[in-house]
Amino acid sequence: MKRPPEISISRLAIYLRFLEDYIKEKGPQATINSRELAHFLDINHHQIRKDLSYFGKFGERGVGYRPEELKEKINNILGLDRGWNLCLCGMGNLGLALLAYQGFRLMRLDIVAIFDSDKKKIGKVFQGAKVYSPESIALVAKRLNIDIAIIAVPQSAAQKIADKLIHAGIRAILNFAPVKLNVPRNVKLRNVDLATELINLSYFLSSPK
Amino acid sequence: MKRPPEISISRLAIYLRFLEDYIKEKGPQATINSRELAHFLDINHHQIRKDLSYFGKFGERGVGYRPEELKEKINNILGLDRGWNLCLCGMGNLGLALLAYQGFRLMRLDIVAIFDSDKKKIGKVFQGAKVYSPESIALVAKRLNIDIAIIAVPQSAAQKIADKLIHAGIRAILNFAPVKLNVPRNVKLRNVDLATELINLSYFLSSPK
DNA sequence: TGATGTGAATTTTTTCACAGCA
DNA sequence: TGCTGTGAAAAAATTCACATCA
Repeated sequence: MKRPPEISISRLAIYLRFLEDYIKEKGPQATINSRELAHFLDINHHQIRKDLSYFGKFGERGVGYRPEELKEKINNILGLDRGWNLCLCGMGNLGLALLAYQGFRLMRLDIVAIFDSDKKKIGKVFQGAKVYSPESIALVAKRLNIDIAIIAVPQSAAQKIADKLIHAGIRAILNFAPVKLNVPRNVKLRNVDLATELINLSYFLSSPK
Repeated sequence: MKRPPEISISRLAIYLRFLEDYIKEKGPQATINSRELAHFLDINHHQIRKDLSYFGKFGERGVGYRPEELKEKINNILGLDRGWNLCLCGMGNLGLALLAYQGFRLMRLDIVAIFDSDKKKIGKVFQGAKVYSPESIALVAKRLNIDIAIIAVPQSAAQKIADKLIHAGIRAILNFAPVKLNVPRNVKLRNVDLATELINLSYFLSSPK
């Protein structure tokens, strides 16, 4: 069994979300097969089975998958059965949007601390998370067992914050700042780049069909 | 010359951003070659040349690229030399964050209208964009020549808004709602899924190294 | 029979190697 | 000589075809 490509992981997350909705609608008894799942998600059905096959056997031949069981299995594969502690760096509008998004809580992704350099915000509590000065990242990260950091600060501050996070021992970072961050090999960095997404659309609209 | 893969377009956007910073720092005279560019961006240098080669010849053998010229060319390829009119659907915190992000303006991506069903917001103006009722999408989209729509509404409202946008003739959509939208083939849809990104990190942290 | 799971085939993307030009 | 641009090779991802099993 080969190592799954990273994009398979993203698709597992998609399957998981679908299964949750599906169970809510149809109950946990109904079975679902890869063709139906593929149809709903507009994905090739071979791909779904291939993605799952990297991790084991979850279906029943001639029948399909039991959604509740498959959901649990994917949850486990993705590491969502245990919870993770997150910190949010930068509490502007984007930070507020992330804090407000309840979907994270459901997956046991808890924002437990906020770092912001604005003195007026430090000490306040938003959605159950207290705001600390960026200087205290190392201290707070250790005390609160922070696993994952979200960078939502302006571009000019992003690398400095990243360095602090890495120094504090955080090994997974989601970066929203539009800049290429330098991180060591053992730190996992994912970037969400809103401008790049829009530029893709711009290209689509202007390129000849 | 073959069709470029979609991911090349995303990388062009990255090159563009880097060139802008580079020109600011070094001035438009200094040349840059693919190896340096690759080094800064942590990308293979063959890939950079290959990405560019899909669109033509932009460098000088033995020398490299003139950043100002390359920037203009990429701008043109990506369709950013003409501007685009955007609308924002849903004005919560995420919407506010998008409105506040000045990077879009620099690329001539202008949010010219906002659609929100909250009656208290309708009629108000944020960052130069007026808030309209979702019912008036068709009308406003035509009047303001809207090219691209951003969906930042709750999951439950996303498909309905998408249908309205498509009906209004909009052919490019950036979707932030955590749901798979159904759109016709001729509409370009890109999704930004924050939960999926975090789940990738969760997988990384929990998978054996 | 019907749907999974998977090795093989195909397609796509990345990387390489070098011809070609300043 | 030095670096681009590109066909070819290699690697990776997707799709296919089918053996397998309930």
